[in-house]
Amino acid sequence: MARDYGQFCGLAHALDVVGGRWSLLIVRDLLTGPKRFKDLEGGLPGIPTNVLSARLKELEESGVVRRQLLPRPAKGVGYELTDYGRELEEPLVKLGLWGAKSLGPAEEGEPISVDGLALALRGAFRPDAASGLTRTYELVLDRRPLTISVEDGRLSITAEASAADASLATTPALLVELVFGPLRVEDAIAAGQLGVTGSKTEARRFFQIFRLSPEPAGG
Amino acid sequence: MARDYGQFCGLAHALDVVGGRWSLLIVRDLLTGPKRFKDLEGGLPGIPTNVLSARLKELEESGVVRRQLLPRPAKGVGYELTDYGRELEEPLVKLGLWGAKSLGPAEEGEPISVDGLALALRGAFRPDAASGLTRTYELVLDRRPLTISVEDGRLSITAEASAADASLATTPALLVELVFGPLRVEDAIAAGQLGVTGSKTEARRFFQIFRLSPEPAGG
DNA sequence: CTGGATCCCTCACGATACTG
DNA sequence: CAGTATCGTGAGGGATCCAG
Repeated sequence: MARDYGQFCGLAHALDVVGGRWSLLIVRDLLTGPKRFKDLEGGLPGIPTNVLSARLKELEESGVVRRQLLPRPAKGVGYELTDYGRELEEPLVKLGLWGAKSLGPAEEGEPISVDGLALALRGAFRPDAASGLTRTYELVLDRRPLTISVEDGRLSITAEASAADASLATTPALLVELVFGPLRVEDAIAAGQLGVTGSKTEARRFFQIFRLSPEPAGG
Repeated sequence: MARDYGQFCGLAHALDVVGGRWSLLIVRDLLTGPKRFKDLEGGLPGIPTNVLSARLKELEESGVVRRQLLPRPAKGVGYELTDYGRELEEPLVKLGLWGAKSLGPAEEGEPISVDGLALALRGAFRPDAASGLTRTYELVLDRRPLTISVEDGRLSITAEASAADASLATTPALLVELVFGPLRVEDAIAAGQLGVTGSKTEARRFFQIFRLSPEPAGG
């Protein structure tokens, strides 16, 4: 998307920067922390490598993404958001919530993005239910760990393993049902679809903190 | 943008719906009320008519835009946002604020979108400065009127003339300076760049209500 | 094996002319 | 006024190839 809109407007300029195809999904995936080229490619089924490469270059030039050599023991190249890039979190959460309202059930074989779920969790986060609370949860989705830290109403989600107050293991599809659908924690545990390490009370609390609020009006 | 991202994610689906080129700018322009094909074309310099036509059709099919015959005396076709489309306001305001942070000064000859300014005003709105206040302002930018209603912390902006508590007439460029830049109301009035009908006190209050807040952290 | 670059093909988009 | 028709271009899709 080399061609820009050529009008003086914050939104138009935002779209000049991150309006290109795949750009915002790249940012979405980087919101959970630095990633390699290959990780990004894996999280964006269908993206051509040349497009991913071009997007990363554009985003780097516009100060959204920073390219860096990974420290030991990883070794290689990593991409991470700049502070400015991280400020896209709020717009993306809002836009994701908007899109989720007209998002039907997952189709057969349609991949469920783990980073998309991380974004959705940010949208489903209820600061009031978490106020005064400090907890770290580990959420393992298809072997991919997310560390979810809640600190008195503030939230951070990163794609890494960690020692946590409770660890929940399930599939993306099940998590969708638990957070956005009618499935109850007890039933999922009983059915062996949700593995809990740590107290079941903490597991229950997790799904109180992360639950889609009812709409203020319609939806 | 017929091809969709093919992954289960609210954000990805939002981009499937409104991620096509020009789509979000069309929505932006419709946030100030129904518009005709020609009005949209005028507010989006450079958009090909076939693309505008195609986008409107897509947006209509996905329930974002509604096409309707205009009532007398206008006669013709009009486009307006559905309730679902109007829910894009918050994401767009956030995204516009993000883009505005890296938006330099307007270039020579670069058109300043009036609907973009309306979006920016929503972003610059300070509910705390407007709490308990009920006012209607008319803002005339290059002969194009905006009606800005503040009702105890709630805001609505439409592209229409109205009887207001105060009427401000200036240019888009000057408004940018007044709301986002250092230009002071008195100086603009004194220089004859800002025409005020009604009390100057109300004019001053307007620019207290609409002013870009300092960043919470960095920026 | 990671981290891309290169190639070709297609189609979405841009520009313009034209019609109901 | 409100679009449709036509046509050229270049960004994006897909596969392969290359360097460290």
